[in-house]
Amino acid sequence: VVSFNTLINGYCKSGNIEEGFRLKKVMEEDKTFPDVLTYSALINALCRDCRLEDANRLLDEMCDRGLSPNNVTFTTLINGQCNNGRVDLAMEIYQQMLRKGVKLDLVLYNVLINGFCKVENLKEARKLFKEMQERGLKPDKITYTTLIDGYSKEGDLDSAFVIRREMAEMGVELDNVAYTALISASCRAGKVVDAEKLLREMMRVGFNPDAASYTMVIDGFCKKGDVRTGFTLLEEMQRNGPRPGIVTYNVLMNGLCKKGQMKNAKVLLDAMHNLGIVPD
RNA sequence: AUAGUGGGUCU
Repeated sequence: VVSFNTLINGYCKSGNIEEGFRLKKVMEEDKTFPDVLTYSALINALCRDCRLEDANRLLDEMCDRGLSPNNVTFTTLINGQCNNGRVDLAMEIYQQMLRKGVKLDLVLYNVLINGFCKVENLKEARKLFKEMQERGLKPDKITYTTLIDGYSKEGDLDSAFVIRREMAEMGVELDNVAYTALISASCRAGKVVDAEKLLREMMRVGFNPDAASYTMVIDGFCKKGDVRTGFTLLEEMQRNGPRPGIVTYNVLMNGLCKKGQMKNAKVLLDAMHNLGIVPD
C-alpha cells in the first residue's frame, strides 16, 4: 500500500490525476486495497482541480467500503470547499467532524481560518482563532500569516501589524512568507516606505527576498509616481539580489508610461532585449 | 516509509 500511495500521490502532485486513478484500479485488482491515505490523496487532487462533486463521490465510495475518513480527509475536503468559495459547506463538514468526534487539529483550524480570511470574514476567522486556543492548540506561523493576509486584504493594515506583534509575543518567528505578506500588506495600503523597510529588515535577519517581493515594492513606488526609486531597487537586484523577472520590468515600464515617459520606456524595452528578457 | 494548511508580484 505504501508503494502505491506514494506513487499515486506523486502522479497527483504532478498533475496526472488519471494515472493516479488507474493505479488505484491496479491496487484493487492486486487485492492491495486502497486505504484512507490513498483516498485522501486522490480527494485532495480532485479538490485542487475544482472537481468537488467527484471528491465527494470518492468520499462516499470510501465509506461504502468500510473506511472511515479521518481528520486529514475531512480537512482536505474543507480546504477544497474553501478554495471554491464555499465556506458555508466547509463549516458543514466541520460540524460533521464535531458530531463524529474526529480529532480537531492545527491544520484544520488553519484551513478554516484561511477560508474565512479569503472571503474577508475576519470576525469568524477570529472566532476560530480563539476557539482553537481554547482547545489547547497553539497557533503557528501559518495561522498568524493567514490572519495577517486576511486583515491586509480587508484593508485593515493596523490589525495586520497587531497580529505581527502578537506573534512576536507568543514567540513565533516571522519567516519569509510572513515577511512577504507584510510587505504586500503595506504596499496595498500605499505604505511603500514601510514596505521597503520590511524588505531591508527581512534581509538583515537573514532571509533572501525573491524577485516577487522586490517587485511588489518597486510597483509600490511606481504607483506613487516615484519611478526613480523603483529603478534604484532594480539596480540593487541586478547587483546583489534575485534576478529581476519579466514582471519586474513590466512594472517599471508601466510606471514610465503612466508618467508619459515614453522615450525611457522604449529604452527600457531595448535594455530588456539586451538582457535576454523576452517581453510578453 | 506514503495523504491535508499560509504570502508572491505588472497589464
